[in-house]
Amino acid sequence: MENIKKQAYYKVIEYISEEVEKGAISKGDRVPSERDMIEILGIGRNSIREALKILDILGVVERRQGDGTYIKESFDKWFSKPMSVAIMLSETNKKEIFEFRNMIEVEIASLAAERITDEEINELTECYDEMIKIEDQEVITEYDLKFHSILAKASKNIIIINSYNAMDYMLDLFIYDVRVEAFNNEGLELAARVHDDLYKAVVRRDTVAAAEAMKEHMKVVRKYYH
Amino acid sequence: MENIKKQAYYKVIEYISEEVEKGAISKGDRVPSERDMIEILGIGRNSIREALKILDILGVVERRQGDGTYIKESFDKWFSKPMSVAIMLSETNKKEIFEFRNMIEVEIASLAAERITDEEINELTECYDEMIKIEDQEVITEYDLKFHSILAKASKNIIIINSYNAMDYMLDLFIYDVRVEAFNNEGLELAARVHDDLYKAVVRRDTVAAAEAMKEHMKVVRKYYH
DNA sequence: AAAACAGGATACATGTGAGGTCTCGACTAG
DNA sequence: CTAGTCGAGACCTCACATGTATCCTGTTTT
Repeated sequence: MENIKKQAYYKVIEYISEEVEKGAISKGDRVPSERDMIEILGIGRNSIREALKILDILGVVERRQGDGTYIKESFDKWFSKPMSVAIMLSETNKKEIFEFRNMIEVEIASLAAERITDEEINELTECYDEMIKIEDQEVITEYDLKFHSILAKASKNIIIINSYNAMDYMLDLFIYDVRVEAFNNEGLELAARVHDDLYKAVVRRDTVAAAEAMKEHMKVVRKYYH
Repeated sequence: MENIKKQAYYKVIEYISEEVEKGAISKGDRVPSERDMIEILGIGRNSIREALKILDILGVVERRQGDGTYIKESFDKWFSKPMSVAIMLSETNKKEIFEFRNMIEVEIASLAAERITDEEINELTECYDEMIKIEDQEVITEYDLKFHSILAKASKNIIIINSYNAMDYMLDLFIYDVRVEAFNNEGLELAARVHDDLYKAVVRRDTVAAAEAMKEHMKVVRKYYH
């Protein structure tokens, strides 16, 4: 911990977090350009770029070539890119990802049932009602994703939300087709079958039933993570 | 996902992961110097440095000025630093961390009971036997940590191990004194009380009982995450 | 005389800075 | 609506600073 404070790039991280804390920069705002920061911080552009790259990877800022560097609006995708790098460098397999997903989703179901707001219930209901009517495989996959995403948000635990998003990102990177494959094999009514009990349990705020329903859901999709 | 593959630094990550996969570079080995990689990969040194900096932050490599860049021995602390940055930038509280810990630990108990090797059982037994004899609060905290760490390893799921380590890192950074406080209030026999059933269940490879025992354990320590 | 040690020169690694070209995107003048 | 301009990040090259390991050499020790 001591050593990193001496490094040049750390000045940039310090500078940005201070400005955010002071309120001088808010979410969505643009930070000074790399060339401006040379003047402000008195360090070379390489070091600035290294720091910004790290903040980019961590999901703190977003860099757009030809435009600028912006503070991210949402702080719920911290682990996604680090995790993708991690996955690349290890021998992680689908089974491990499924175990992780199973753990996260069951906890999310329970927490969501406890903490979901009326607004979120409406959102969930709308999503569910649409989903079970859809006949297009592409679209139903999106709604499936959205359904789970709403639940994740409803858990109100930022660490768990981050973990969920990271897991989702992994799926997208390496085995994004699990959902497609599942709908292919079992038909589109699969969506209703696996989400019905879950939806009802969450809406009536029954944490135990929600967790159980999610476990059942995971059992059904388990075979597609082989 | 598309965007990151285009970026120059990605080539370095790809290169290193390939070399590791081929066995050309192993854990503890030195990777080619930055200047050598210029030749090998045909990209500028800045981009190489950005990539290495990221791998450094993620805990994949270790860089030593004047010496070189080495692959880290252990690949199980990917999320620790990213997570610590995340925690600092958000309003994460102890309750959220506890919920996360609870989720991870229960899953670990179950998986560990299923997959623990004879060697790991010996390690766990040694740790447990020592722990319940210790009368020094400092030392017992270490053994407590070690006990949980062995279980985490025994889960054999690299994503979950990483999550566990990240959680542990958070505790160490921000609320490391939960264990100290618990032993202070409840005495050192707390260690035996909360780990006894857990230990026995894991040793006889009873996944359900192990998970239940861990839930009980978490109930006991819950009050120290307030 | 041979072995062991100390110290310095050196080669090479990362750390940092300066400045350039290229490409992309937003903005604006027409 | 469109073309041109401007400023941003992406990337590269070169130069120098700084830290570390290693080897060479001279000296000391056995």
